[in-house]
Amino acid sequence: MPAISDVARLAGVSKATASRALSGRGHVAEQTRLRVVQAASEIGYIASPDAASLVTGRTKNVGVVIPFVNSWFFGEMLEGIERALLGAGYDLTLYNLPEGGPARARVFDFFLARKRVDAVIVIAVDLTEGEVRGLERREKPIVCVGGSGDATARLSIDDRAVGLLATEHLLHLGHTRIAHLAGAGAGLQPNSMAGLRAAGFRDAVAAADADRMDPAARVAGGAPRGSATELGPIDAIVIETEMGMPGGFEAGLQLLGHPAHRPTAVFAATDETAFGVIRAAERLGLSVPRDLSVIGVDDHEHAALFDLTTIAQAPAEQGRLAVEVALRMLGDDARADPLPDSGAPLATRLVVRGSTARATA
Amino acid sequence: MPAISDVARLAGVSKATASRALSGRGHVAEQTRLRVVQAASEIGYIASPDAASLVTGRTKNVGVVIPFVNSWFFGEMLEGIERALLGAGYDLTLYNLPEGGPARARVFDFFLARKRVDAVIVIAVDLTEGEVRGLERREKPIVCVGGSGDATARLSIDDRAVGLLATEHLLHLGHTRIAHLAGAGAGLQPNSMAGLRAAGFRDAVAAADADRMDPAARVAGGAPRGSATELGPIDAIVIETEMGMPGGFEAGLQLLGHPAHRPTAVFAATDETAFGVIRAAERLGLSVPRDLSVIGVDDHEHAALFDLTTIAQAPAEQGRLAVEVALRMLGDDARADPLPDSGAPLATRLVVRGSTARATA
DNA sequence: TTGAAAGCGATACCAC
DNA sequence: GTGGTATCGCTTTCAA
Repeated sequence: MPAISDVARLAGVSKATASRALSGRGHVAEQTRLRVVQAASEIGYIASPDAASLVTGRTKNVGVVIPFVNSWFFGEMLEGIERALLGAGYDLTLYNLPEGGPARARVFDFFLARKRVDAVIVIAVDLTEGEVRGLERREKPIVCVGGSGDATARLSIDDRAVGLLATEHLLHLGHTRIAHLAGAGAGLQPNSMAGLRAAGFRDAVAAADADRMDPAARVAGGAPRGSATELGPIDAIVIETEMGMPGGFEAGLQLLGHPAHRPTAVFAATDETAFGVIRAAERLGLSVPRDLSVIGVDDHEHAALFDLTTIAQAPAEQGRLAVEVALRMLGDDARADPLPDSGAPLATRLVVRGSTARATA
Repeated sequence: MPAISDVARLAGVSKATASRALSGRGHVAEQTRLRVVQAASEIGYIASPDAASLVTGRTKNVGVVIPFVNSWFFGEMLEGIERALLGAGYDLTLYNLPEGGPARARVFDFFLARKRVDAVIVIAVDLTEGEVRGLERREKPIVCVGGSGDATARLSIDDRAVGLLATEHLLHLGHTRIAHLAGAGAGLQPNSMAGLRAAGFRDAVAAADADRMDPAARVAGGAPRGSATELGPIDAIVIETEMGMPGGFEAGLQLLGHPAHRPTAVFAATDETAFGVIRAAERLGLSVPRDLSVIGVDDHEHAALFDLTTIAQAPAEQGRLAVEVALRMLGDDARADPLPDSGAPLATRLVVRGSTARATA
């Protein structure tokens, strides 16, 4: 395996010059540069990243911590990250974090603590204070995407706004008996994705209730409301379930099983949940959107197939953005792009398809 | 950031001894070993993998080349690989290969050619001869999972047998009008996954045809058959489509749209394709399995939800196995396990659920 | 069993 | 511009 000294010898220059010529750092006469490059390709020289890292302290490698890979959303985001990293000449080292067991500690205390990655991108994982400190002590920039907790840089959509928007869409269509299929844990963790989307749902319902009241009373003190799942004039209910298709299916069967209390519209916390609901509705002989309107979140690759109205987010693009921020924190960014509005939530947009329709009188 | 010299000084030994004590290589008095370990943890010492790699030539890092991440199957396999690698103290560097453009060459000629990975696991990618040679020249073991082409080690299910088994299941249930939703390219690439499963389908149909003939004629020359899509007594048809849910849906609508030629059973090349078919059937008012039996391949996480009969394979387990083989090729395997039957196909099994039933007379 | 010293393969500082 | 040289942090002979 050829080393830089071989290149240097062949080109008739010193190692130092060869290094400069190949790395582009420092000035080298164009003529010698050509000779060196020529010599390098002649013997198939490729610099050893280890040796370079050792002296520069940079590895050109970014660690990515992610809870799952086997779902469309995370997979898509991972692809976005990978593409961006590869394009910038960086490697991506994957840490697929299992459920917080001893393996998690090992990842943070050993794998990420070593000098093998320049920065860490953390997807949908709530870092403990200790984990953050550990990385900061080693001066590794952290970019979080989704999740909560206070870390350095965080990219996130506004989940509360998403819940609000989705619910408003249903309300605007005239639905007054609506349900929200929230993610498991929405109640216990108000700041989780599930909790925030559910909060947005409740906000929208409360606002609608207020609109239905005497404007005077509205000014006086907002909408009176009952329990968290009974919000006055609008018949709203929140059901927690796993946010996958099976979760949506089961919750859907349960929710739609009794004709008496059946809602006319459902806001599912994710598209996959929505797919499950749609299947449940079909199974029960209900027609979407005639008997039931359904809206989800994500704009999953199969959303079009289910003709699902949804709040779109672009995971791959979010991944790309995370890389951009990370590289910028490393001061490695050659591009002159302005900073993305730091702290501003990531873009989402309502995509109206055929699964939502006006409430029938 | 503490270096090994700091540990050595604190423990009152030389760098050499400290290294031996911490790495476990070479003999060190138990007492001094304890002192060193103690000193190391005291100052939070973690060895620099770069420095170690530089001298040992080993990186404790494996590269994984994979075409997609955003699908359940590949994601699951990636998780299996990651878990196994992490457990063995290895890092996983991900190369999400895009569609064979210039990026592909860059991955093989630059990223993988450097001394950054000890071995490469290649998922469902057909390596060119040049790519294989390039890695071999650098003495990097290659383990392929799925895909075709001749590489060093290859783990793969027997796709032809899978096609055979799935089709036989339908035939045994008495179906005589059956269709195969093959993956795109099945016809053009007979050795691809799609091509092999389709071949298995044809084999099963041919065998069934033979059984329906006079035994004498059968000995004489096998089943006479028409075109590739018209296989005699058994009414069999092969349709190529994208192997996802949308592909299955579209093909399903087309296939099941005309009541006259409607098959009573479908063998879908993958579970996702099968999901699409099931939805198409439901959309057309057909009941599964009463009007249509459907069988898929994979045992996708949603297969149970669709009550889908399928040929199960275990991608995560396959990933784990790939790692085992790779580490063994690196001579790094501490376990005394016997070699897995080298070259033997990976396990698959028929999982019968409710989507397949006897053909109605 | 332990220590001294020679690299591994690059970069970067400092003269020239 | 270019060439020596120290250096990054570790492992590994070779002696003691």
